[in-house]
Amino acid sequence: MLNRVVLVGRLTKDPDLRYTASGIAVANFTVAVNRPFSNQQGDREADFINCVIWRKPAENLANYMSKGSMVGVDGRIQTRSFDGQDGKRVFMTEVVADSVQFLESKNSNRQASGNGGQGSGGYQPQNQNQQEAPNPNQANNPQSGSSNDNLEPIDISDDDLPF
Amino acid sequence: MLNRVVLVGRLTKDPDLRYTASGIAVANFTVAVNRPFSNQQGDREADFINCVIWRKPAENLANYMSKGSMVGVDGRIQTRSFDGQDGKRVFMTEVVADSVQFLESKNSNRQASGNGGQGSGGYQPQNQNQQEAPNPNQANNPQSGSSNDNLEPIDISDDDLPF
Amino acid sequence: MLNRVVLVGRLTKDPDLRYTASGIAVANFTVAVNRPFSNQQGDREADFINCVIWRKPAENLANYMSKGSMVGVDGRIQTRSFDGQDGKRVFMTEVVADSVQFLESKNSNRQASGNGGQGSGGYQPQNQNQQEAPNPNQANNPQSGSSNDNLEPIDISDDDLPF
Amino acid sequence: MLNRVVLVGRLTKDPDLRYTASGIAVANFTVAVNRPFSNQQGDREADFINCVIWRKPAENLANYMSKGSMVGVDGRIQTRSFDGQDGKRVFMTEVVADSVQFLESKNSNRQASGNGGQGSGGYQPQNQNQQEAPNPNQANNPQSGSSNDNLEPIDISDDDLPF
DNA sequence: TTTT
DNA sequence: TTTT
Repeated sequence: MLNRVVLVGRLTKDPDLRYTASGIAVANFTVAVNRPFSNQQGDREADFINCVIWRKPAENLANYMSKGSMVGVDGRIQTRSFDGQDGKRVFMTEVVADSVQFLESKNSNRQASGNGGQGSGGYQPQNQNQQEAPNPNQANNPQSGSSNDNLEPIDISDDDLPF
Repeated sequence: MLNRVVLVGRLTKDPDLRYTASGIAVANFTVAVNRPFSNQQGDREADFINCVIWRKPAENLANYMSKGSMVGVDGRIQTRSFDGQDGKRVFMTEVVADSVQFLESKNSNRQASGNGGQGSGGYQPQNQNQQEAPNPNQANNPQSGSSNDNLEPIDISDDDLPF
Repeated sequence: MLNRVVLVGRLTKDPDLRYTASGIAVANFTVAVNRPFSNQQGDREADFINCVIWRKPAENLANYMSKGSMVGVDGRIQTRSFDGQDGKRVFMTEVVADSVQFLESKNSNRQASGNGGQGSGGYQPQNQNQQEAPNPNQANNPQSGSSNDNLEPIDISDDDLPF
Repeated sequence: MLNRVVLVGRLTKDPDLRYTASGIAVANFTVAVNRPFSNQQGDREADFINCVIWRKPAENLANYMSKGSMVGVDGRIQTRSFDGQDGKRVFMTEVVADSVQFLESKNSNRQASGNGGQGSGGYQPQNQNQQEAPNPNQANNPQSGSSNDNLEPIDISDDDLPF
């Protein structure tokens, strides 16, 4: 038995971060992955894949990524069913992410403004903003994106960030 | 953009082979993949993942595999939506398989009957039964399983079998 | 950054289980994966992929699988280099397995002997032999294979088996 | 039998494009993938994974990506051996890529210079530079990178680009 | 109900 | 022989 999924695509909207009654963070998000071929009408379609991630990486996702962000997802397919509001059984399929990789912030290139001397080849770890530890009880931090505009990809696996 | 899925699990029922109006074969099947952990009640759950495969491999799947067969699937996640019979939009997620690998026939071990001298180490290609070319217009060949009882796995990628 | 590998193939020899100075189990093994196509001479080649697995799953692998066993591997590619015995730097690439799935014992079908009434459709968990807890200080248990002849696959992920 | 690899990482140097005697393009490249954890010394290591890609995508890779570019790779592991110059057999493992996805050009952000009105939300297909059809007999086009600075990722699967 |  |  083996169940492995890898995706690279863009968030269709900001991640939806919530907490269970017992205080565990869980974020739902949808990744749009453009198909590598065109349909008969000649245009490119996309698949919109529902994903969920738990605990620390869920908070990191909500704090650092937003609608349009390009992400890499490593996880597995999960199916479950529940009773819909109309009394009918609803079946759903989603990807449970083990880790999400930040490949490009929504606004990279857009906000870049002549920072000439910067690309001097030196490598600057981009974790200074990890100082301002995100409040786990606060859902989405709207201005967080602006503090790391894809200078370096961030891996938000569970053990990765120091908060 | 990247979208890759690999599954190993068992068919929950016989593959459902059909043909489009233009004569293209398409098979739908569901793979049950046991989760590698137990839930709070201490029992193992499974994910039931809908899959679809096209053309030659679809026919091969229907001819060689059946309910309970263990398969490997290599493909991608696809989402689509259509109008349900109750007028509501139905969203569905399925795996489009590029190839399906036959890992174990439903009845392996069950039908095996003391073929003692056989395991002599020699490797015998198990494709002799590909001679009896399956009829593509015939859906499921119930006794097909008995002609290849998992002595060697069969790969049913598109270019693989000579029919 | 993403690095994911999934393999299904056969062990080319018995797993090589060792222990580090600090007592951590590590098993090396090679998986032969037949290519899904033929070369110009018309014959099927295989890739021989070196793998390594650590801790409990390493012991499980050594205890339950042997030359010829079909396995599923989920892991990542790792490269490293060291000084060869001739003083030259040796570069090597191997797969570090997170989990290995037992898909078929070496001798399934071979040893099966008329257990006619068995295939009654019922699902019997095949973990009774996990009682006889393998001795971690003992490397390869040659007769272990005979106690589980692929009636059901065994997943040997870390948290999976109760020993 | 299943053999699937997915990588996201950076090119350690410009792709090395060559042509076989029969005129088939083949590019070799190495992808550095940072490990998602630190070693005992507390620093992050990387795996340097040798890859090869054939035909059109090989030319696209050489024309659009260079040292430092972030790429996504979908492929399989291949092993082969040959006689080294010292007469000893050399074994090598590499990833044969089916497709490579351009996730970030080497110089994105660096060269971005206040193009204020541009990020106006409109989607501009970034294939205008595909007009200047690359010469297949010319290896690396050093200034090609500057014509597509990661405004949009480019997929360089075989059937993807119109040249 | 979708991203770019 | 390595990227950022």
